[in-house]
Amino acid sequence: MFDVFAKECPSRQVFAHVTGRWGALVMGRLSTDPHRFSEIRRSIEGISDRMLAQTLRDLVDDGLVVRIDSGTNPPHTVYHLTEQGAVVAEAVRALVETVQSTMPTLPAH
Amino acid sequence: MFDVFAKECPSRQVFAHVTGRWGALVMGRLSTDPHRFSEIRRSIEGISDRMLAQTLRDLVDDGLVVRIDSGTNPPHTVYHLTEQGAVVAEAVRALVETVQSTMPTLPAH
DNA sequence: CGGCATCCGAATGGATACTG
DNA sequence: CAGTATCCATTCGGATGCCG
Repeated sequence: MFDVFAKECPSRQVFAHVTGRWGALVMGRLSTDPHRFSEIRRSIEGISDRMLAQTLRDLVDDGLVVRIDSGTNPPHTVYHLTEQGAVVAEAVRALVETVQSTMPTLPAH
Repeated sequence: MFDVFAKECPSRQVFAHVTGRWGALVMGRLSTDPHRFSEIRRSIEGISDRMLAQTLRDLVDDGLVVRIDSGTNPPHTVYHLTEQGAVVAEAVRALVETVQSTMPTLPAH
């Protein structure tokens, strides 16, 4: 079956996108609600246009996120999770909360 | 409180290590059992000595992993999770399984 | 507003050789 | 065995400018 520890397994790429530097944060953000490009950009401190666009494209290609472009001018594009994306995002959100709640007991940085 | 979406929050660094390209796989591997350096290296296809050493050092510094060096020759070093690391690793393991079980319903790559 | 194209420095990361 | 050191290629990713 699928094994993220295997180099050529397709799940490895999806896992890499989901756990990537920005992927996890984007999934975590979308886990609660659909959001516009600029909303996501503002809510994730430090991400650039370029990286957000690239990250979203990867997730759309993976089938975890849907891009809805109204086609109007000015543009109005909304991103939301697919059914499968919602399941994955829920696991990401759990990880986010676990890390955050574990922080107080970790040695200071 | 701690917020992984905030740029300067310490939790952001820990989250980055845990969700990094190799960090997530290392945590996932250690989630079941303690392992030696070479065992981890073999079990994660594609990782190099250099990246494994660096990844483990980050996780040790974060307080999620403990390094036990027997000091003998030949060396015998075992890595295992701290109490907090076990909690985080469990969330990582859940994410790994979620991604793997979701794969069959995703568009092919 | 939501991108894409280009440039370019910084960081990532593999290969190899070496050590206790 | 468990790393470290060095070198080098690839990728990351910010800045800027442009477009509909």
